Amino acid sequence: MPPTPDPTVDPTLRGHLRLAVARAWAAAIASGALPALDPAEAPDVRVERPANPDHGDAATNLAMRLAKPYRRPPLEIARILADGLAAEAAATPGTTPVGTVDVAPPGFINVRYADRALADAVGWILDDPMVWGRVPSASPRNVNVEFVSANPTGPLTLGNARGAFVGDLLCRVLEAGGQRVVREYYFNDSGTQVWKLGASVIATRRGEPIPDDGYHGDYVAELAEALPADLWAEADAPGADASGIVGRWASERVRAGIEASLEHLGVRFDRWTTERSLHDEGWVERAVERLRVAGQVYEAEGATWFRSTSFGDDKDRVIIRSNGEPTYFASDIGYVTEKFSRGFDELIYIWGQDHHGTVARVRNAAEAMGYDKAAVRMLLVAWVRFVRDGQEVAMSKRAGTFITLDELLAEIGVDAARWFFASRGPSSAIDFDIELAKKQSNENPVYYVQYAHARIASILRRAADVGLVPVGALAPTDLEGAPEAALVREIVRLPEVVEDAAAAEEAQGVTAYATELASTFHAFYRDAKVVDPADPTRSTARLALVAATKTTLANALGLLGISAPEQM
RNA sequence: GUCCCCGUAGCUCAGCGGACAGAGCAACCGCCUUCUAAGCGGUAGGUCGAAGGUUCGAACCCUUCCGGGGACGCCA
Repeated sequence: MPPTPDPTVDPTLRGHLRLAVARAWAAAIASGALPALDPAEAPDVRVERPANPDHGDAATNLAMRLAKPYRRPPLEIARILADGLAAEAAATPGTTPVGTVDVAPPGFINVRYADRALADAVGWILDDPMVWGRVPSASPRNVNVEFVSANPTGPLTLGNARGAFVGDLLCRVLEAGGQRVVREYYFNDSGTQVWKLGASVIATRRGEPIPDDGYHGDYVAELAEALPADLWAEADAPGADASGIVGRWASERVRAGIEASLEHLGVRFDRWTTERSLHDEGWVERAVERLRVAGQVYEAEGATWFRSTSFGDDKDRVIIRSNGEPTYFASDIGYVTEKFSRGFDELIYIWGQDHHGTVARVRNAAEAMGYDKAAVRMLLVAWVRFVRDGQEVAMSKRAGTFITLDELLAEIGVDAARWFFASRGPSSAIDFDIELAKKQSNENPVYYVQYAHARIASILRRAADVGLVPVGALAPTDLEGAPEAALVREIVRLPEVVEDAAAAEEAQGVTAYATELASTFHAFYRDAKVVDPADPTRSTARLALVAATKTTLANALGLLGISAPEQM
């Protein structure tokens, strides 16, 4: 007898159905209805949601995939498997989500979930709302996600900001999918650019023109203004590295500002790592040594090279320049060893599209150092083009022409901004018109979803006023009405959506789902009166369903870092 | 020249091997003595850049081409 489905093992009905299908298949083999199959030829069992609800709640294409190895018509195989599913559902109804089963050409097996299974799922939500939408992983990994990593030479721009949205979303989705995640920010606080920032601040302070290759934004003037007297005295002394001293001070101040901006967005990093520390702590040296031991390093033309060509690169790469200065690539490989030394199973980098050229070489170096290349992955984020009135606006931190993250958040708010980026794929190029975004922020679908949540909160308040309380558990018969049937099928999907999002490492599915759930709820609201003192039995059952919907909406929004207001 | 990403409804974008291609906005028509109209219902709108191929089945996979963006440093 199959075990009763356990939501702490797998909260998805889809997963339970997959097991049921596998059992039906095994049973068919055991009974001789179907022959055993060489495991190499055996397809995996897949369950998906039909686009057309008339086809049921879930479908499997297993019969079609078995047609070839079995050399039998898919419909025939489907019939056998469907009979098995139906037989189990009749014999032990509590162990399978299957309600009714149909077979449809060319060989789909369509399943409609049992009300009992749906009611149980609502029970899980009511019992433990906090974990609803979190999916345990069969193999939890320690994942390091490095993102943003903008050097602290100016405020975060919208260009950098996309990485912040994408990276944080990825982390949230991975966490919901059962992975352990560390958010990491990498930056350089002692390089040429920081020196130039210092020079720009000094020039402003002295009332001199800023060098052409310096930084020109308004924030430079603010820094010059805020420069502490004692630091300025130190820097202004004869023989002092004025730009270095002021630059380090300015960059730390800028970095703190970036941290505050990210905090405002709801992104908090677990760790900030400087490029300098990788050198100071010997990680770069050790990485180079590792490569040397592996025989992948050589000296030529006064420089030290990584034999990148042995890994398919079109040319070897310099690690230490002929002037003795390590390249940026040197820091990259040092960082890889440093990260792995902290016990991560996987390193994910969120990089701008423009870094794609460096992807292969860092991964190659990781492989050369003896790490699993597959555990080092870069997710490239497409550029955001900024347009105003249809014309592209060039953004330059040095020229001081940019829109900052703070400005965006001030204009359209965190929720609308998060939704905007969450609903778009990281690799899709975005044309962003700030004026349009401002105008459209009122029509942002996020409010549609939040409104559904607020509406439910209002219903629950109203119910409490008249003394109606949601029931603690639903009976299958509570779901027989058409509005209930539609709504429950939608709310029960959250863990599946999360599972898919975690697998795809993208959050768009969650925004699409939240919209659909909100839409289904709004229809429910139209068709089903919830608070009705004249019919307390039906009322309290509907209240439970609606409360479960509220939890589901809140958790979906929470996964996106978006608030779920009690009223609007 | 090599490599990467993108090309789906008027606009912004989902869908990325399944059963009639979706949403939001924009357009048009209707719905508030009723739990929040930031809502609901309906109409209209697409040869999924093009052509071949693989598959029982392709917007989705492969090839080529066209169009847009980006990368190819002893830059960071």
